[in-house]
Parts: sequence; C-alpha cells; structure tokens
Amino acid sequence: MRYKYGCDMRGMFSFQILWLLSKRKMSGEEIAREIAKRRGEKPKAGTLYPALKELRMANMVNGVRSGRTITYSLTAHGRICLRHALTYFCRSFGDVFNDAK
Amino acid sequence: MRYKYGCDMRGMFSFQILWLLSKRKMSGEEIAREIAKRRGEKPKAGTLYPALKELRMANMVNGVRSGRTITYSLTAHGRICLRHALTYFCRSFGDVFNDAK
DNA sequence: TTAAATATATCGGTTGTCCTATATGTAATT
DNA sequence: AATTACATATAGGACAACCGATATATTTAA
Repeated sequence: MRYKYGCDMRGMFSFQILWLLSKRKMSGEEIAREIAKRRGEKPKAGTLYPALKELRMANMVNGVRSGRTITYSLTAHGRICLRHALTYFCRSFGDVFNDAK
Repeated sequence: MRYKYGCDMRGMFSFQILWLLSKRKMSGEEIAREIAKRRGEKPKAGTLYPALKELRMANMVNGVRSGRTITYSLTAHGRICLRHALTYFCRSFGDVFNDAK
C-alpha cells in the first residue's frame, strides 16, 4: 500500500482496518464485524485476508497467533501511516461530512 | 459506477465529483481545481475525463458544451445516487471523522 | 473419532482509481 | 495563417478493492 498524500483514494479498505486497529487489537473476524457494523456488509475472506497480508508485509500491522485466531495490532510505523492518512482523509472529505449533518 | 451500498469503497473519486456537482455546475477544469483544494493534487486528465465519461454513460451527469469548455451538472438520477452514497459514506466513516477532531 | 463450526488463507477474475503520454478540437495571440 | 494556450479525450498499464470458490488448520460437538 502506498498512502501517497496526493490524489489517491484506493486505500480506503486498508485505511479503515488501520483505524479500527488503532482503537484496539482485533482478530480478523472482529475486524470484519466492525466493518460490517459501518458498511452494512461483512467483507469476504477473499477481501479481508489479502488486505491484512499487505499490511503485514508493509510492516504496518503485526499478528500474534493463539489457537485458531490471530490478534492483529498496529506497529509504530502503522500508527504513523494512519496519522498521515487521517489528515489526508479529513482534508479531502471534511466538507462532505459537515454538509451531510 | 455501481454504488452498491455494501462493502465497496472503489467509487470515491466519482463520489467526490458528484458531491461537487451537487453544489454547482462546473467544467472539468473547475472540478479538478476543487479536488486539488481538498486532496492537495490536481487529478490528471487521464483520471478525470474517463471518470466523467463513466458518470455520463451512467446517466448521473450531463454536459453542455460552450466553446471549448463543457459544463457538467447532476441529473435527477445522479442526485439520487449521491444521496445514497452520502448515507453509506457517513455511516461507514462518520466515527473516523468525529474521532479526528 | 468423525463431523461441524471457526478462523485464516489463496486463486482467478472484474472493476475503479490512478498514472504517463499522446491526441484532438477550440480560442486567443502573434 | 501560424503559434500558443486551453479544455477535453483516449490508450495502455499498474495497483487496490471487490467477488466466488476453494483449501487448510484448529477447536468444539456429536
């Protein structure tokens, strides 16, 4: 993933994962449920796990296995990327939100 | 463009175009400048015009040429799609935005 | 101990967001 | 008339968000 701070909104799914993990450690299933609460549908396994793999390979997220579940959490680098992405996100879409309520 | 109301955030660029056009009619260049104000970078012609073409083919936007500029505006159908997309967007990312400020 | 449920993972394919580079048509300038 | 600038457009390619289908562990239940 890139998170250029320019004109690129291809990272929304990974962005949301990073944001959720900034709140608390979660398993893949928990992440899927949190996204479902917001988007209305659970991301499929074929969407979620490749994204988590990308985030791990980019050293933004790490995972600790215990039994059959893996608990994912942000790395220091992930926290920095999230902060930049948040700034970009709010600057890009802040007025859309303010407008909507 | 699809605007399924499920788990799909691939339509952010088109979404932002629709939202901008809901404020006022604009040419392609004006749309690009408005996006630049928010995202920090002007979308390139190879990004913008294919997206506008898609929106026209989906009957969400129409364009009226006058000289060398085309003035784009929302169709009734575009307005309906935007309203649905706004609902989805706010439900998906409302807490991210509230959190950030 | 087999069966079912849970959690993670990969594969192949489609679509949309991006790019650089190039092309076309229109208006203003020289 | 030729040049420059502006606005729109297309071609070809990369990558990320999606899907359905399938596979592999691990735990729990029958």
